[in-house]
Amino acid sequence: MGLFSTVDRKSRPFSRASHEYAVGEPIYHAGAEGLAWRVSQGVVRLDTCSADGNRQFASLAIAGDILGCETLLFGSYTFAASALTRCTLSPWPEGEPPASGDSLLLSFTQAQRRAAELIALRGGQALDRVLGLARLLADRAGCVVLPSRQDIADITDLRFETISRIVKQLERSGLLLPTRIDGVHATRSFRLATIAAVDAGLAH
Amino acid sequence: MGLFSTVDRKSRPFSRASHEYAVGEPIYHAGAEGLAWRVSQGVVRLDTCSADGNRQFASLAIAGDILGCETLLFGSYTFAASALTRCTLSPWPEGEPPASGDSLLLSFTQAQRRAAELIALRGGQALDRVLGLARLLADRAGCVVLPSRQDIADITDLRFETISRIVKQLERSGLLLPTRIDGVHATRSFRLATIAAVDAGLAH
DNA sequence: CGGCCTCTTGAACATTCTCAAATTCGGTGG
DNA sequence: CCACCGAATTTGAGAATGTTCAAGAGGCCG
Repeated sequence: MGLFSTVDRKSRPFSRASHEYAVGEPIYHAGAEGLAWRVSQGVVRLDTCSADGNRQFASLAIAGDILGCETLLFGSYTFAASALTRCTLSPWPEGEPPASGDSLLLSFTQAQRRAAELIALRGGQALDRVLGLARLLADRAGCVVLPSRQDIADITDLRFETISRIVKQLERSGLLLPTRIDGVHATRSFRLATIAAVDAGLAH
Repeated sequence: MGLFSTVDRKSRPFSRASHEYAVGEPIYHAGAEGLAWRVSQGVVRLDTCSADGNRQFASLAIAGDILGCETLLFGSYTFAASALTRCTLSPWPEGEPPASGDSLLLSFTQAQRRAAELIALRGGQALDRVLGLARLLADRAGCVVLPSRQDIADITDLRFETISRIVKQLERSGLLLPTRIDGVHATRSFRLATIAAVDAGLAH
């Protein structure tokens, strides 16, 4: 599923420098040892790994979210992490021991809100789920690099064929404008139109 | 939707004693001020409240989980909380300021796992979702007090009619054994049979 | 250019939803 | 104790949404 760079990854999770991961690249496995991280850019997918090796989507971490902080308590990761888009992680907590528990508390409340958003992405009509995910991943300008159709399907609990149909439908309706972004797959980079812009387009 | 006791609830959230809530009773509203709590017994439902007053299921807190800890940072609750079953809450953190951030970190990782479980409850076949929720809520002996059909529907993103059909189907297949528990609705208290027990019953 | 993977599209099918109507449950008041 | 009421639950039949299986198109890399 993933692209592997030729760099030796094994030494990576123990360095204090920030790291970059390519699309689809595994970041760590469940049960492995390593640091906790903060997502600086991009989107990370977390999976629960059952005994028989099956992976099931568990959570999403986007810029600002904390990743794998359970290692600070248990010494190993609970979930498996992989890069849904190109992303960079930096070790957490930053610098010396945090002045207070407030930093942790802030991350906690942030994670709670993120979890509620993910719950919402698995409810309602298929179109709303995909649109919801696109909005969640869009930057302030509305630019989005979507994960693969299969990854979107795993997140929203739909099939990749359904995702494909709906992304195309959003394109045709003008809500998703195909926008070539740097070296990203043409089928995955978009700009989100505002509802107002779409209505104006239809009125024309 | 809820049953209200005659006790004045307004003074409650500011007392340091633990509190009990009846089925369906509101615990706090989004934006209100109050303490953080730990769930001692029962199940609490959290909802996001949109501007137009619509409530949408956001999360679940069961025995051991922390509730409303965002008040420690922001001074008010992010979500609305209500009791899905009879439940008791005790103020958190317990006693004096915690010795270390480890207590908070533990709650954090626990919340992460809970969130992953909730995500799983919104994927796959309807029957598996309902069964998954029943297993999540069951005690060690397999005794479960289910929330209302409508609440189960909100949690699993199904319709209450579907939930009703599936609970009946689980009853008929012998996976859910109607078991009268104290004063609980007869349609909501069950004992979960093990797969082995069900197979033995069918073989008979 | 060829191979491989992802994405797209179609048609039949399955599951779940919707709407409507009974029925049961629990509590209330006589 | 019994009749009654409102809320929750059950059940049915048809409709809608999403799935499945299959085939083809497109893009990326060596």
